[in-house]
Amino acid sequence: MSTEGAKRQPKYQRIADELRDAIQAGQYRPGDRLPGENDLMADHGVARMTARQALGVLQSEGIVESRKGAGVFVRAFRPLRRQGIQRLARSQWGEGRSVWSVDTEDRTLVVDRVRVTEQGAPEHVARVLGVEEGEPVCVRSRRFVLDGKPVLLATSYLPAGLVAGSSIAQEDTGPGGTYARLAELGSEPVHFREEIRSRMPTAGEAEQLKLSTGTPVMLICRTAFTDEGRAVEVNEMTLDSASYILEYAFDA
Amino acid sequence: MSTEGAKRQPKYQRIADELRDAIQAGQYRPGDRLPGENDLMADHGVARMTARQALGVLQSEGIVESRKGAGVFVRAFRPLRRQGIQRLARSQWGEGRSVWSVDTEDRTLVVDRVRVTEQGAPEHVARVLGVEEGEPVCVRSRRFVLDGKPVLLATSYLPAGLVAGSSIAQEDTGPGGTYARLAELGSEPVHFREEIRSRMPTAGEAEQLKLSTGTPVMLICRTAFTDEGRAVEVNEMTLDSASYILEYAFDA
DNA sequence: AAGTGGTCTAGACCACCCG
DNA sequence: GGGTGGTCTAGACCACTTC
Repeated sequence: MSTEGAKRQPKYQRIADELRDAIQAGQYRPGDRLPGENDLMADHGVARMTARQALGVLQSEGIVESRKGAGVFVRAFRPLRRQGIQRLARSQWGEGRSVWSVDTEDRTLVVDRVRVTEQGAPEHVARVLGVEEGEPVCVRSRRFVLDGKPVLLATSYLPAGLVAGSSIAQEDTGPGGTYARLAELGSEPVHFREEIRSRMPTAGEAEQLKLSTGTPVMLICRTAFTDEGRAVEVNEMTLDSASYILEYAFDA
Repeated sequence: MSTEGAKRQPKYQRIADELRDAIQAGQYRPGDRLPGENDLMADHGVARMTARQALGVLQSEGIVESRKGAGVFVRAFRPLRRQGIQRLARSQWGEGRSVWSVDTEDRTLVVDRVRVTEQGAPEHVARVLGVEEGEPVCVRSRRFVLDGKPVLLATSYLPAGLVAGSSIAQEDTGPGGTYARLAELGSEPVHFREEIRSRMPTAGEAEQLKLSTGTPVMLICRTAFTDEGRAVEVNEMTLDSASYILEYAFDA
């Protein structure tokens, strides 16, 4: 056999560690190609599956990305910054600018695949909106794309009775967006709650967001309340975690 | 786009889908054992590695957890709720209760492995605190454990000159914690910014938080400012995403 | 056409957990 | 002790990308 000393760790881990260190040390920069499976087999005298496993480790850590037929490449991290509180200040959406245009920071975030339907409220949405399960709600789904890469899926739910006949039920909600329309309907949202969690994406999410393996999603569920404390919208968002930093600024 | 045959999918994906559906349908409940590698080989007539790959898919999705020598089990999700804004209201830390006790919600969150040192400010911290890189800062590291399971790592940085001689440089900061001491020093934090991102854990993070594969971490970086807008603390937190939901409530 | 990663087989030995 | 997952080998064919 080979030398005994270094057997404390699995081979694939040692190979992965070596590559990770090289990346951290700057020997490979974002976008660079790493040694492929064949290179690792030759360099380390190891079987195919073992080299593969080593690359799999880095891939599932999200620091590396494989492209079929091309190679394995170092990933970059260049996120957007999403201002959780300022974005919802009245001054932002009262002035005809889209809520979302605040996001962009000079890159262009475009909306894509808008779909507006009416359907029965799912259980968890019904509970938050304070309606019966299955009661009709207006469902607005959109996807947002940045420089050709989808970064955000958003689905909002509003009581169907509340928005009937308004442009909220249309694809284009007009200047100021949904919240300006709600205000005109006498249900101005003034209080918000955002709940955030993170997990690995489902297959469907990974496909819609074109996520590479090893990239989690962040989930934001925002509930909008009127001044009477009535919930008028639930907005469920799914964010590519490699594309976003969330920011909340507030006073003690 | 007719889906003829549907055999375009790899075997391991079909097996993974089948198991996932069964879990979603409630055939396997949290804590239950799934069919193992040998079962899948027999049931589907595939090789070891293929059955393994199928289970690997579910594992990296975080919905399943393998225990060496025992089997593969369905994971549960029972998170804590962390109130991002109310937790920092003066009423919370002015009254002698720890900032963190607000988290617990009747389960017990205990602090563990406190370490307080003085060292040179890392670059990104120095930039935020507005000091020179390498200037001495007080570094407070803690780990928080819930029911025996570590859920949160926190490291905060404060200018060494500011906190010298106060109990902030001790392991026990006394009633009201760091922020109450800062207030006594004339640097009461009144404004906060929290930045949130998510990614897969490093090997070290996975070990310290005892994370099972397929679990991302959430990173919160909080900066605390005085009323003059001077940054007095940077707190970097690493959260087990399977243990936390973050909540921010605010007004338009 | 050559090279790459993606899938798959059929064996093997090990460390670990449980009854 | 028997079963489980963890690691590893040595082959194979395929789809895809790049030149």
